[in-house]
Amino acid sequence: MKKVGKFVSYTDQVYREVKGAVISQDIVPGETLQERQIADTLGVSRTPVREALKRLEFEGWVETIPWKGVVVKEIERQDILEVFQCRYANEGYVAKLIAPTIEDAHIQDLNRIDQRMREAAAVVNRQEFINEDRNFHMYLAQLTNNERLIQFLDHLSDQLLRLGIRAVAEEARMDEALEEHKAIIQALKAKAPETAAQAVEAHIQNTEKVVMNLIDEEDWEWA
Amino acid sequence: MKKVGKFVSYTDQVYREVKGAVISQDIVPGETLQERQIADTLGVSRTPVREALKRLEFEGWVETIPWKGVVVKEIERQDILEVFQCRYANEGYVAKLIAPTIEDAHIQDLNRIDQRMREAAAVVNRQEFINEDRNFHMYLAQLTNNERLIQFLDHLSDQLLRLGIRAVAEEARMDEALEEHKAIIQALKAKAPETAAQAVEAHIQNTEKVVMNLIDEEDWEWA
DNA sequence: AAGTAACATCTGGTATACCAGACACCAAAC
DNA sequence: GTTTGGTGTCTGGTATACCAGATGTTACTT
Repeated sequence: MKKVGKFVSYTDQVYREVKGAVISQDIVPGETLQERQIADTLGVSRTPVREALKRLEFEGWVETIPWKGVVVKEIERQDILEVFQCRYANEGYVAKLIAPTIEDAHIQDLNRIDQRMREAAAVVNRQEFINEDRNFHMYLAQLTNNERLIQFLDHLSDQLLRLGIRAVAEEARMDEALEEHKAIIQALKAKAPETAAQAVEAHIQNTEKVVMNLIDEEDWEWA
Repeated sequence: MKKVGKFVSYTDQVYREVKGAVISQDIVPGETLQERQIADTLGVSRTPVREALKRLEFEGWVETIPWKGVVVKEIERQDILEVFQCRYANEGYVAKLIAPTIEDAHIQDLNRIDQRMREAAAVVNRQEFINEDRNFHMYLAQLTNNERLIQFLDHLSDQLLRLGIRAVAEEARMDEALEEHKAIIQALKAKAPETAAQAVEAHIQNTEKVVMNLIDEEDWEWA
């Protein structure tokens, strides 16, 4: 968002602060936020707080309930399903789109990300694994040069962050995911659009299964 | 956006006003808007204007250039390509998703929209034709019950509105589009996911071709 | 005449004051 | 004890004042 030089507006700071708190579950769904309260806590006026909250509302993180306050939206089973549906539709297409024109340098970049993920898996660093996984998927998206697509997928990924490291709770899943990524890279290297798309779709579907199982097993009290 | 009863905030009014002006080309790309100027014109203070502009910026309609003002974003060839790519990926998936569980009532609704489009085509009412075309596509999207998908496609459609009625400048295209819609409806009625998806994808690809040809033929001076 | 420095005046960013709607609570009436 | 009505105090919505950065112009210096 608009910055001149090193200038970062209070609005952006508040935005990141609150969004981070929502993602990391510091603010629990159902909890109500108030402009004045946040403004006092962060030591700024209501204006930047107000703008940050508006943006968060637009992005679907919070919901304004008139005369009550801003409440963090619950994350429900349906939300996860929606996100995975969207990812399925778009990331498969991404693979189809970029396969024909992918370059060696891109494959090398992907392998580098893959390598870092393997290292993270080796020491069971789930957070790092997840971060690099996101990099992997977003790297593919960026190769389309389609800003709208990139932004959409980025936003979808953001929402999954609230699931935390649950998606790779089992170490075995990390190895599976790595194999699936390998298949994707190979299909891309072979410049095979359909194969690549199928590999991506399978990968996402598998991830979805793991996540949904976890949700259904846990006492999923966020919903 | 948040309304209590019949209350509509100034922010919303300004938002619709400006967005409408952009879509209908009353405000031409490159033109700079200023908070104070709009506020004076519409007789409200800067605050609601500011919030409306922020939202428009977030949605990609305008761009803030520091110390200059807010300028309406140009619509370029690349933008159209991006929108059609996104529609291709998502609407095909929509068809695949809804085909298995579509009900007779839905088919009837689609036929009703189709009927209205035929009437519009008969009297060469391009505006009406386009409106109903949008209804057709959004109706399909809504059957997925995937709010994120629906919102994304809605936003994409919005952006195409700036093309105006160019997409159906030739009457022949209207008939083609109607045939393609018919194919979609039939595939859905047969509950054939793959066929339906292909029909939708073909339809979008054809529309894209027509639009792109028009853009390349015209002296496309917006870009 | 050319260059430069000061300033007037744009911009958006922020802080603050005030308003009306909504609601909770308590007191008074029955 | 129950109901009802008024009031205090929440909320977000809006208007306004002020600030700092950026810029373009003007006036003065050389």
